[in-house]
Amino acid sequence: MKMSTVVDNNRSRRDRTPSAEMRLRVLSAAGKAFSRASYDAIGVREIAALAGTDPAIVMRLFGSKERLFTDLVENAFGNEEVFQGPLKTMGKQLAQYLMQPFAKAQTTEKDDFQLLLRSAGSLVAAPILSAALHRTLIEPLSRAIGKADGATRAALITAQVLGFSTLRFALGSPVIEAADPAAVERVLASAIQLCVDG
Amino acid sequence: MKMSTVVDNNRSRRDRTPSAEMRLRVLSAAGKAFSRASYDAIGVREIAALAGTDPAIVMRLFGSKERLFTDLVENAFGNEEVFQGPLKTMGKQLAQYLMQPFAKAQTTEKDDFQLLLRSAGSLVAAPILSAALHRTLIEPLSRAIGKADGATRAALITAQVLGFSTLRFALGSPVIEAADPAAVERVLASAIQLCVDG
DNA sequence: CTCAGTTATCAACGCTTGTTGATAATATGT
DNA sequence: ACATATTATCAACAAGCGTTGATAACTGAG
Repeated sequence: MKMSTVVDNNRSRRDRTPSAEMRLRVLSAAGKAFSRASYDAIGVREIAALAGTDPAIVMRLFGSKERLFTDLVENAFGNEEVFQGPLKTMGKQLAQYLMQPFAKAQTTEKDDFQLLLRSAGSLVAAPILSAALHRTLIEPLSRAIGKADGATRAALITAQVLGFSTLRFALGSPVIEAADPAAVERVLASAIQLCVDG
Repeated sequence: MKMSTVVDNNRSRRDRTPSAEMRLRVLSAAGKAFSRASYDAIGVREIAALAGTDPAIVMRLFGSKERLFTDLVENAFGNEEVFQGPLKTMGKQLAQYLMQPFAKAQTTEKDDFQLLLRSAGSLVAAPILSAALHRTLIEPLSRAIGKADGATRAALITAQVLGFSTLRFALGSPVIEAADPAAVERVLASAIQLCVDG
């Protein structure tokens, strides 16, 4: 099937991986890149270089930069395990997640929330992100909460996570970094929990 | 001093306003533009056209796009009157501000929070925004709260406003728009108020 | 071995970006 | 009225963008 035969011929010595594996490599590279800068600031060349391939390959695989971004985001926010836990402790769990060590959050391969906040201001990326966010996160969370105003609560919880992530990871707030982590976590947890059942 | 003498000569019939007035025109245009799209997506030509002038004028006046953005943001967040009121009703006041009619919020000349969230994901704009935000909003608010953890609380309040603005105005959340405004305002107000004195 | 069918490479396209220097137009001082 | 300083206009730069087509390299079947 894909027998990686590394033949050292006269000029082309790259590891020519077949399209299926390359697709994953490009998606991974794009996820990493878009988690660190906005849709408008990341170029196709940059993604291709990060995946160790050619810009044209990216175009062949996804058709356009916008469709690559769409494919990347399509199933992004569904599998964040912090939203799957019991509702009673969701505030605490999210607060812990948001106050994880700064360095760890910055070196992650791909962080869905950082991806979201980095491109939320882009006119091209915003509608794509909004659709995916509502379909894979807000609506399921809304059903989990169940109440009549479950959708509103789900949206407000998302807004809290989004706002805090932006302030901490995009704006690099010195106030957050200087503060007592336990104190931040406590206020944050109760503010979020209030949106779940307040 | 500036006697706007509109002379209709053979080719140049523009109203040549002196530099001081033009500076304000460009700053206003930039404020409007950056409130609707990210730093990376707005060009100097676009700002110049909105101000009814030449891109070169913008460069002469501010030196670079980055310095124009810095000058624009420098004293941005200080005069938001929603943060000046009494602490007891701050949650309610901010919730009302955030739930103002969608159309009104979108046609505003310059909205400081929209400007903030639109470019928070940009690598160039983020440090500039962060410095201005902390100096003109978070620190004064922290002093107003006064407690030992006032800075943390001020940051968390800002994060709430930022997150909700992003979800509503940048991502255009259909959930927020479909919800009962009074219900959203109520939960939002109490969640913010909890950060003030929780 | 040869032929077809994939897949990767490379150069280039047209366009936009931030920025600059030369030039034209105006206002000011004598 | 003339010289001078200040201001606006325009064309162009180099660099970067998303995107594409021609071409080379490799794989498998006959």
